[in-house]
Amino acid sequence: MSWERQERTLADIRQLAQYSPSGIEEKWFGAWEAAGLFAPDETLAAEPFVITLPPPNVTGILHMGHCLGGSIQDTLIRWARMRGQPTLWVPGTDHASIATEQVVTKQMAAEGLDKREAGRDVFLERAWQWKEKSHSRITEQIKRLGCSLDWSREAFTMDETRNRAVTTAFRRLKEKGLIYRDVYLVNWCPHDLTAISDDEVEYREVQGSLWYLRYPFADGEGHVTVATTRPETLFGDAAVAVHPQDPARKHLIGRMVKLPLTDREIPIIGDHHADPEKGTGFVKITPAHDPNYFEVGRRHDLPQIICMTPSAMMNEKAGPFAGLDRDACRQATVTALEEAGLLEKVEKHVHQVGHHDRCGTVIEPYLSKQWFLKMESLAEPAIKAVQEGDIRLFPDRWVGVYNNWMDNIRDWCISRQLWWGHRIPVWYCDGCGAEICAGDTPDTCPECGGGQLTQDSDVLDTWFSSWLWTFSPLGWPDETADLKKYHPTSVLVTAADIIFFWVARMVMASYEFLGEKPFGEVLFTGIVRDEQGRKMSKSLGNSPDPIDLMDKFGADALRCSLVMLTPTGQDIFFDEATLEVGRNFCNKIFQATKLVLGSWDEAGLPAEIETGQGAPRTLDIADIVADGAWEQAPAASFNALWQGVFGGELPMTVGDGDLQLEDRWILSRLHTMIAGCDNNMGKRRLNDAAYEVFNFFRHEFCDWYLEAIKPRMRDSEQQQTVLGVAVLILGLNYKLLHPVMPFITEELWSWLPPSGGFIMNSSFPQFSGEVPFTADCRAFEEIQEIVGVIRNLRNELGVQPGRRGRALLRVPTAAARTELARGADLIALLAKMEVVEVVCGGEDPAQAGVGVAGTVEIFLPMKGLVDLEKEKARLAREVGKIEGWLKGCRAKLANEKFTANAPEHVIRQQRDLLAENEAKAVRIRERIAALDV
RNA sequence: GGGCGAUUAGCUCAGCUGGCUAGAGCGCUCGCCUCACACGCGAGAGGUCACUGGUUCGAGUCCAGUAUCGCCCA
Repeated sequence: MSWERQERTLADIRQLAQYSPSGIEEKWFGAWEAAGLFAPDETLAAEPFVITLPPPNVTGILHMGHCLGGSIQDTLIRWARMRGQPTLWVPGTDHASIATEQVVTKQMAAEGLDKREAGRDVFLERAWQWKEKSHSRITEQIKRLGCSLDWSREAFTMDETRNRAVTTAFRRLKEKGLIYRDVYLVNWCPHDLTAISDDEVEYREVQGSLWYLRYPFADGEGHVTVATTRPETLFGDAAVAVHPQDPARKHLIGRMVKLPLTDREIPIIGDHHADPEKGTGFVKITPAHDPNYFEVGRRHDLPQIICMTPSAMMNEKAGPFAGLDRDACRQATVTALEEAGLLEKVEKHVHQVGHHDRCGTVIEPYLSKQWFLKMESLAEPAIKAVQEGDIRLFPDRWVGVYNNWMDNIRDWCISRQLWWGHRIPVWYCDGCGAEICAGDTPDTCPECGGGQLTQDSDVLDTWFSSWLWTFSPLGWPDETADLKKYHPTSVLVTAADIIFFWVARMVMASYEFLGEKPFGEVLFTGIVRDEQGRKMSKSLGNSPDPIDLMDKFGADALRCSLVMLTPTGQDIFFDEATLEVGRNFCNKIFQATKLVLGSWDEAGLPAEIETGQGAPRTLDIADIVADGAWEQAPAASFNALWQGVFGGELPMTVGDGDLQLEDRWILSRLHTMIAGCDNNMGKRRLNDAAYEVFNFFRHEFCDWYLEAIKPRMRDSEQQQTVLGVAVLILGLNYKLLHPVMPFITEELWSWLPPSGGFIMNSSFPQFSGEVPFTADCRAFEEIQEIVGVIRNLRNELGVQPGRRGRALLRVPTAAARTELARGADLIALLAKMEVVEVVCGGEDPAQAGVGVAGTVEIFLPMKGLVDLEKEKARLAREVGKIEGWLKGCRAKLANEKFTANAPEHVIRQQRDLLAENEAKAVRIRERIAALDV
């Protein structure tokens, strides 16, 4: 570790004007790594908490989506680690077949090399080189975010173990008869010359045309008219269909028509696919070029006429148009038909057209031989797991989407006509044609003994390796110790757009190969969009570089803003300005620390305190301080909590009477906040959990508590107690914030005199007991309200900030006077008054600004400064507002049905509010009357 | 065509099991460089919770429908 604590003193912190993350983040990441904190602590008995990182494309770069997912996963992982669980987060990357192949092909083209001419071996060599080169870039970027991944277990979808996993999975499924090879109509990308899965097809609305074509009868006069969006596929037509019950047209079934521009004749058939209401009621049937017509063709045993080449050029079936590409052929066909008088009309037509989501090419449904995986039996346990709650989805609305897909599952086309990927482990015997599925290249054909074997040239869909991703990174198919200990994993965090590609298939794979679930829960994050709501993408160039953002704002700020501002599972509109929230919060935490530790130093308290064995790994405050103990023995409770948090002895003496109202209030609020934070973490509402701490720290601890204790921090009698409380609260807040903001909390933790060891593997505060000091809480809230009224009065009346003056508080009883008198100095301090006097009864001061807080009447005597008329108007407005509310409240309470049906506490609350506001209204009216005199 | 989601302050969004006199951040207005912080502090303005019905003592919250936007599936 490069950093040594002795090199600095507490006074140094006061030299720093602002928090600056540069240097600090690298320092701590290195220190954690050197201390081996990323690996699971196998000495812990608790249940392991495991995540496998959704593997980013090894040749890609970090984008905002990775940052969001990474921040959420690391938050969960660090939270679990601090709760004392052995924690494993396995990193890895994905080979991304098509994306990488496209990039490498382009790179080669730039050098004048053609992929096919160079050949498979040369291409693969280039691809591996490129993979090696870009691998470190993406992994370095992930580290920069502070993710606590165990890099010693890093996996790659195409490394030796993962390769074996894929081959094993394929062979097992093949042996079970679930993998088959068939000629089928697949989504074909004429640009990349490969089949792609349904999920990779992106439907876009396209302005096209509907052409009405005349097909003359073969045996006489007349014609039928078919409407089509793709006239060029005419050369693949095998029939014309009408609906078998179509009264106007069914009599034509069985007749033949002449296919224009060719010498072929095709039959009119009856099939329910033809809709009498749509188009002309006649449909041309192209079994080899459309999935629907493929089905029709199968039903009627029609020939499958392929009229295009794999790159979507017309072939010899197109006669004179052979050699044209499909678009040129469309124009040529239409022109030729028009000339022949066979084009009836053309209509504008908007329709959905499938495009390849990677390259944007229009998909050509294409008849080819592919490998398929039967999915129906795999889906069964996957459906059950989610239905029975073994796997929970957050937010749970995705359950419906998941079930819908599973219920209508279709076989998965797993072959791709690419080179970069896992080559299908099937060989064909050149001698006897036998098909051999094997783990390694077989020497001879088991059927005929022949030695000439050729491997299938296709590779597997990338998802065929990533669907094994919860267990393949743990060493499957070997029965490793990791696999036994860490599978099933705990959580999967991913964006919902790959629920079918990946999540659903992972569930199926895990049940199929391991007989158990892959993870206990799935947390769907939103998708990061730009200010205009567009998905961030490389082609749009609308994605900021996260590294630039981290340079500018710090990794903590990025993480904090993303986690805090991301509603669970909702898409987020990313705007750089939101990162300022995180950066500003970092600085706020730093500034508060600077104030407290600066005072600690001035008070002459020790800069370092022995922590002994260090703090325990769990920190449930309810176990440390029993319910009611705070009130009975505040000093002992405080000591116990200090030891629970820091592990060492309290370096000062705090007596039972030393905790003042504001101390008791902040401790009370602290308990409430800790309970809320941990509760929200458990519910996977990370944003709410982060907000709890954020609000507490900023608005209660900084705005009220630190302001309230400033004089006591300089008072030699009291400074030790308040600094003890402040440091304790800082320490607890760092712990609570550590999962979200690991670097700054580790840094500031190291500054705290009593902290030993890393915060990263310390304990996470939990609290489930009875919140202490609730009565003090109410008393302090009363003070807050009075301070608020005075501040408001000062502002409304335009009192100069420097002008302190006197405030008079009038209460109804002597008891209340005694009670409030104790808070007078605090009120004076916080409301910036010279003196605050509490009286019971007496005359209204002449010429004063007046206000009311509960039963307390507040006067700011301001000779000559108050405009009586304006003041009266202001009070009248205020009383008007209250009256309006009172009316509604009285009506509610007068309603017998309300009092009969509403729960007791609601009625009581309404009654209390009514009494309170009635009294307030009375007092304000009295003040108005007093001003009239 | 089927399904899902969204619609709350100028903007981005919270609001979980109905009890709310509807919140936050940013932006805006006013006042402050108050010995931690201008990446700050204090005070404000700003909303018929998309619309129409219904259930209920009570609806931003539940139900039905309508509209607009977005996503997914076919």
